[in-house]
Amino acid sequence: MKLSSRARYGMRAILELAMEYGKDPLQIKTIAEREDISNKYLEQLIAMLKAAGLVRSIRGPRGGYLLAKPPAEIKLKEVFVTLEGPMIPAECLDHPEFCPRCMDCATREIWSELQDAINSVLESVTLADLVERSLSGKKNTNYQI
Amino acid sequence: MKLSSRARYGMRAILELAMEYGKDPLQIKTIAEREDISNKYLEQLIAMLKAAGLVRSIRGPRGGYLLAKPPAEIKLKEVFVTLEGPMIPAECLDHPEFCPRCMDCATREIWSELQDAINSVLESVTLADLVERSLSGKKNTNYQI
DNA sequence: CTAATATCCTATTTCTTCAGTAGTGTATAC
DNA sequence: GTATACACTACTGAAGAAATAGGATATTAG
Repeated sequence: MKLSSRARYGMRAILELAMEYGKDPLQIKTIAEREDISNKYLEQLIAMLKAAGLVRSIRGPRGGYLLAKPPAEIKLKEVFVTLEGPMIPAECLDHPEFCPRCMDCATREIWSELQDAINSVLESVTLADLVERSLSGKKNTNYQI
Repeated sequence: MKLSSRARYGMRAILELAMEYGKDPLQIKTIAEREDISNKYLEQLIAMLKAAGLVRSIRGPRGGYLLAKPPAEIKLKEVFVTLEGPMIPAECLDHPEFCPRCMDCATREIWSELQDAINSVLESVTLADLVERSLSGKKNTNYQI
C-alpha cells in the first residue's frame, strides 16, 4: 500500500502555498523547482486543488497561486481526498447492497476501522499545523519509528 | 485509496479457514464458492498465504487448506502485509537518503503517522478476534459510520 | 494398479490506472 | 502589443492488478 504521486506531490505543493500565505502568489515554476516536480504535471495537480476550492489563482505576469483560505481552515483530509479520491477501502462500506453477506461480514468492520483510523489522523491536522511543524525546525516531534 | 482485491479476497478466505480451525481441511472450491471468488484466482492468493507460513495444505482427495497456527496467533497485519505488500506510504519513510529535503519535511511526518495509525489497527486484531465477532452475530459492535 | 481428486506451478492475457508529455488557448501586467 | 503565467484537453508509455488457462504432481479410495 502506497500513496500516489498525486498525493505526495500535491501535499508538498500546497504546503509551499501555505507557507507563503499572506504574501505574493507562488508560481508553478517556482514550486516545481523547489519540490523537484515536472512543471506540467504539477500544473494538473494544482488544478485539482483549485477545482476543490482550496487554492485560487491569478493569471498573467506576476500571477500564480494562493491558498484560498487561511491554512488553519484547511484540514489535510480535504487535500488528501481531493488528490487521492475518497477513501473507501472496500466498496461494501459505501454500498452494502453490493455484497450479499455484508451484514455478517467481520472483515467489513476491519476495513471500516481502518478508514476511521486514517480519517482521524487527517482530520486532526491542518495546513497551519504543518506550517508550524516545518518552521519549528521539527526534530522534537513525537516520532515513534 | 482502495484496498486491492487481493487483500479483500484473501482476508475473507483466511477468515473462512480460521472459522474451521481444528476441523477438516477446507478446499479451494468450497471457499471460492462461499466467497464468490474465482477458483483459480483464489488459488494464487492462498498460495501467498501459504508461502508466508500462515496456512498449510494437504494434497490429494480429502485434502485442502488449514490454518498453520491457532487463529489467536495470527495478527491481521501479517495477513495484510502478505497480500498487499509492506505499507510504505512514501519511499522516504524507509529510505531517507532518497529525498534530499527529508529532514525538514513536514509531510513526511504525516505519512509516518498514517502508517502508524493503520498498523496499530491491524496489529491489535487477530483472526481469533475476527472469528469471535463473526460468531457473536455482531450488530452490537462499535460502529461509527 | 488405477482412477479420481485436489493441490502445485507458471505462463499469458486483459484491463485499468498512474505518471507524465505535448500543444494550444486565454487573461493580464507592463 | 508582447511577454508572462495560468487554463484546458488530449494523448502515450509503462506498470500493476485481476484474472484465465493448462498441465504437473501428490494422495486416497477402491
